[in-house]
Amino acid sequence: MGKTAVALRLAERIGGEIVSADAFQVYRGMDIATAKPSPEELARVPHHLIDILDPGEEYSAARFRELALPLLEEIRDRGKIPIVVGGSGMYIRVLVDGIFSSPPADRSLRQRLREEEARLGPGYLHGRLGREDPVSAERIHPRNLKRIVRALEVLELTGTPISRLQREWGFPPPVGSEPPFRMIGLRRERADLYRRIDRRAEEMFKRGLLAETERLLEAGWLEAGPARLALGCREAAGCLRGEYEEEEAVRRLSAATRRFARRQMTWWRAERRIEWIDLLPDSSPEETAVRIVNLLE
RNA sequence: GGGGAGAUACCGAAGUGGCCAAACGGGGCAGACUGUAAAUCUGCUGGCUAUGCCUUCGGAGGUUCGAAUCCUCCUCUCCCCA
Repeated sequence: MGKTAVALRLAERIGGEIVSADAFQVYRGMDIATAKPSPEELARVPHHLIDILDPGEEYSAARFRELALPLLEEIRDRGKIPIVVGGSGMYIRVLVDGIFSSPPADRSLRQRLREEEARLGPGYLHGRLGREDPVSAERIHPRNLKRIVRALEVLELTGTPISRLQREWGFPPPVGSEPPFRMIGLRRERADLYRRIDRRAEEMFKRGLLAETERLLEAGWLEAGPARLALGCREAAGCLRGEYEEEEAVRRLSAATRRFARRQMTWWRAERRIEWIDLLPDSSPEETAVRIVNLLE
């Protein structure tokens, strides 16, 4: 979409600092795969929550909120305007609307639950959830193991059904009060967007995605860590393992990125608080930034 | 020139007389989303005046109550021999 460049111009114009709401730009050593701002860009305006973790460390929407909230305050105290930039719908939503407090992921518990499912047959865990937290079971599709496991995990760890915790938090929050923020969305025509995605996938490999991934691989970050899930890393890793050629990896990356972009659009379409800016193929980051400034006035 | 294999929906690929508008995968479209979210999951995907009808399985004929499936010819692709 071109968020990075636009955010940079916007920050320069209104005296802002950029807070990345990205689940993967937090990791060091994943520059190409996550399309991080370049060193020059990073130097032009203060950026936050980029390169703060090693690719094996846990990060999550809730953790993002914990880190971002105080940052936003600091930036305001400095007389600057925080500009939160990201594609992750859930991260933004959790930042803006909050999240019920609950224990973080418990790997071994999750693994145990998954083993039970494997042993006792598909549908077992959902059935159990149906008995212990019917409200959640109703909401979570029987095949969505990941979310079933999380619901059971919270239940075991807290003794309270996740659905109750969620309700008590009251998410989304009551309407009425004017939110202390504006939500701006950038939008492009599908064909334009897909062209850019295709080009970007190619670019990533040209810039050395394979070498970058190789380093992650050697450091052991791709075994089980979060980095393994990053677009670009996945495809590059498959290529390094010899599963397919680079050309195929580019194709896969494009397709995966298009799918990802669509999921994002689905998410944001439902977000009523967004003010949309439609971009043309030749819209420059400068003029887009100006349009946002005008919108904000 | 001779021999063999094949042509299926957007792509790949099953199907080899009725249960086939055609499995499955990819792609595409739409949706869900409360601590891995660049994740995970769901639905749809020939057309229509739609509990039915119409057009589709390289093309044209034919056999049959009935064909993507059998026969004939044609076109194209691939492989082997010359």
